[in-house]
Amino acid sequence: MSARPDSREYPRWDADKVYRVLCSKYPDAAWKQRHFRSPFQILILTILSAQTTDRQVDAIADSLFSRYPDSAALASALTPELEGIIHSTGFFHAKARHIMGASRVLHETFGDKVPDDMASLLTLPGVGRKTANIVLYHAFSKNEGIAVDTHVRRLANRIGFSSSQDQDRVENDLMELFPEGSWGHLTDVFIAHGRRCCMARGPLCEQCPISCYCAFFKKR
DNA sequence: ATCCCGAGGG
DNA sequence: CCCTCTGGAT
Repeated sequence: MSARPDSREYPRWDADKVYRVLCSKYPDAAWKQRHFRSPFQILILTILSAQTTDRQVDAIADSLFSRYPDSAALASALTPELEGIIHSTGFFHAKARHIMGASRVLHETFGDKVPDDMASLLTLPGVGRKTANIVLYHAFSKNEGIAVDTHVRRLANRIGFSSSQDQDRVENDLMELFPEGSWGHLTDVFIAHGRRCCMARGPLCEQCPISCYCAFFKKR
């Protein structure tokens, strides 16, 4: 079955303790967008956030949603105009296709309502497991999985929770290690740590509260 | 130069 | 597993 070593014989790290330590370090880790965005807006902004900073996406959010307030409007958008609005977030050709396609499916198949289950979300163009997990948790408070972005993957790789580069495998490795009800919040906490401490370059290992468990730290 | 709260395709 | 797609921030 699992190639994961038995934690009683190989106590390399204590997953539960790592999670608790990070929770106390980042009590405000929740992604702010969920506090005032609708499911539709969370979906679109999450698609747009691929390989971009959230600041760059926030910067164009108001002009995007005042021009296209719902999925019906976005489904019939003119590509050049839409691309002009989202241009600064990068990958704008693909992103315009994705959010228009997703809006069209929402309009024609889901009655202009964002579905709240994984299988339906994955039928939307531009929505993979990462985006679906973000929407499920932040728009519907559902813990169906862990959203694996570059921060979560890097953190999981470094500490030794997963050795895979594949998002789905990293997610499965993490889901085996952490209790089901924690997955949504765990995503936010891991991302917070990846951004503020366990950065790609120049990680702040000296002030990292879980470096004692970290395979990457021991090797440097 | 290198990375960013990725998806789709090979 | 790999690659490509893009602009902006650092």
